[in-house]
Amino acid sequence: MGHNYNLKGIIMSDPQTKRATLHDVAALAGVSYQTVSRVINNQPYVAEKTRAKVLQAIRQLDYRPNQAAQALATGRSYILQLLMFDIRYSDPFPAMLYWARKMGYTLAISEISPAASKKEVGDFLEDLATRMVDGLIIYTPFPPFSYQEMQQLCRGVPFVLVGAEPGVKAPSVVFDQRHGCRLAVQHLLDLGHRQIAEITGPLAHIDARLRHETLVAILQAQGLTPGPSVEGDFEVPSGYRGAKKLLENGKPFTALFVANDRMALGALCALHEQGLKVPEDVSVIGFDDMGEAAYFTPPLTTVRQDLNALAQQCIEYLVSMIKNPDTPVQQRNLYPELIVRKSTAPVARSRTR
Amino acid sequence: MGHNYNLKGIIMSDPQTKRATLHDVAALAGVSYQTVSRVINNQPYVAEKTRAKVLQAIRQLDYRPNQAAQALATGRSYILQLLMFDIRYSDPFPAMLYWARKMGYTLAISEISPAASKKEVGDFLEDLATRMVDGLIIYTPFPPFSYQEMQQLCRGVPFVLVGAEPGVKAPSVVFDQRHGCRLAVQHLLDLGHRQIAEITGPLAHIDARLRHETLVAILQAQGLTPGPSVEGDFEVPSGYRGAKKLLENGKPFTALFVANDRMALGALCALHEQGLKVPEDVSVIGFDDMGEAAYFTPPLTTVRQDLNALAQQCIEYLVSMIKNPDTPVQQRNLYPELIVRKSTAPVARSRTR
DNA sequence: GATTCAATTGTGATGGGTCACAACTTAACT
DNA sequence: AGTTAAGTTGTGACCCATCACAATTGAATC
Repeated sequence: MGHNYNLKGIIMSDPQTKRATLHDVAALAGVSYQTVSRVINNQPYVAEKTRAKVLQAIRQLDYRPNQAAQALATGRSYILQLLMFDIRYSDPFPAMLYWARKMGYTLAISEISPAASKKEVGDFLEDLATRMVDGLIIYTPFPPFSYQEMQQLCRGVPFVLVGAEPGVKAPSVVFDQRHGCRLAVQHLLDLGHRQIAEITGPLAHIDARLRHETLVAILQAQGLTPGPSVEGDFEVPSGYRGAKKLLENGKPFTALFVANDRMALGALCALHEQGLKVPEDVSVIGFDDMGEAAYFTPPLTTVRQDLNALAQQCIEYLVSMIKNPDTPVQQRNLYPELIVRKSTAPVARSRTR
Repeated sequence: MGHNYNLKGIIMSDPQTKRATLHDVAALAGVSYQTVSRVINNQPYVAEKTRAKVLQAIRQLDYRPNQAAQALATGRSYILQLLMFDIRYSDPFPAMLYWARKMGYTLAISEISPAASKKEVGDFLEDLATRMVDGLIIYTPFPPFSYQEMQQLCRGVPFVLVGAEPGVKAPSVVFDQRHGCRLAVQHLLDLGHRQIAEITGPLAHIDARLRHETLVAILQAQGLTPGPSVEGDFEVPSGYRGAKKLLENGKPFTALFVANDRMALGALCALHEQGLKVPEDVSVIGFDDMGEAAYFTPPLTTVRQDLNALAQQCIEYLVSMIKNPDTPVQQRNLYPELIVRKSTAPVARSRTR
């Protein structure tokens, strides 16, 4: 026959056989390639009879449009890029993936060192542009650049910031840290705690800083002196070390506010080691509500951030920007929620450490 | 001037300005586009002087090759796809990402339901082929297909299986589950435990099944009767429920073998709730050595699987298959390692539960 | 029956590169 | 000086789609 497209539908396993193209389909269906293009893109102005013929040919040849070619021709790739400045905070991966796929996009993920220079980040974003990435989700709790600069570096590729400064004039989705923090502190105050120690996250991290500042502000507004405080890095071991340091320090506290659940785990471990009981001797409260938190010893009282909602908001916002460049720039807020478990209890009157 | 490429190096912020192309660079450097192509691909046969001129022009125009166009022309995309049949086992993400990038590839991640029909998976893989994905990492502990079928579905796109059946004749990287399991059981036996209960993973999961079978086999070889056993699903709550069930069951045991750390956390929680002390009353051993395990209450004795090594092996193997199709098909084994912490102790002679 | 308009289909150019091959230099060798 | 080979550069076709526009068809309107 000269052509071999008719074999493909049958000899599927032959790795030599090249994929069918638009032209192969057109030839088989006896129409022009443009008509085939219309069919696969669901465009109007194709007669029902023709459409059927083409679909039949497509099925017969097991044809699938080449997405690289489509990307080249249209400038759209249907790829979203998730850019993280620190892979350790990888919690939202699965949810992002889910929502990206749901909206018809593939998610590519990459990390860049938080210490990267402005130029390095610029180069990186440049590379993305050449991949024809449709949109970016930038998870940047350590804001290296202003919105202006970001805008410039992204070269017109729509992006959404996650965990950005509250009030920033950029497309972003954030959890209201102050709100979450207020819930936590109020909970401790309600239980009668007046001496509240703290293990903060890395203070260069926006969320960590906000949590810390809010805690201090609330306590001061109540006329209380903030308890001893140490800085952690959001990882488990730093929570362990932090708690130990606080205990050695000697300053008394009846409650411990830990800036995330991971560190809270480390803190619980240190507390147990020192023979202290939670919550009898010390109340501990975390932040995030990671899946494991409900099974800590004791189950952790914490502030939940709904990562699924975060991912959904991000992807939906991003996709709407992709589809309509006039989508208004805004910051979308999500509100954390207090989850009371067993690691907090009323302050013991008999003894205050 | 008629052309506008010379503006780009200067007015970087103009989003209207289109990217420079090969031809723009060629025009500016006064050479043919082919020569520019040679330069960006580091091919030989370009005079030093010419190369310098071209590089200068590239810099001036801030030119970057369009990767979609490259993919179309070469059939290579420099994208690797990580395909998971269950996103919950998302632990190796970060390491995979790291190694993919290190080898010059972007990593795209997608999930497909473990319940997906053969046809659905086929369609999915078909789509990947149209994306010109260079290689696949298929994380498929529930093997839906034979190697033959996989091969066929992937249509010549190289792939590496993770967590496949041991001994399978397919490119794969696996942890030697039997070895890891032996370490764990031997450890318990050495401590004097003879009544070993078990919380398994989902038995449809290859690794879970292997761990279970190995445990049973070793105990029987020792002339011991395997203790009570319940099936979990690798998630924390199922460990909690599992441990409760074992306790209610009434059959005595001095040690508890849990098929992964997450479930072990749940089990610890249940044990504490019942007033049992670990390791005094019951020894608990996990599997995986997730980052948090060292800070459980008590710190968990477990079998470490080095996810970083896994990712490295996968990506390196995959890339070598991409670069050389004659790379021999093999199964690469990684060996888990026993990490002794505080959740296991010699069996208490005074009382056996 | 001539005109108009919408529906349908096809053509040529374009997106931004790569590949195979041809052509031209230049230096080295007989 | 004539031949050879290597180094260097350029040309045309191709990868596989889309887009803008032109051409054709058919039915409806006047």
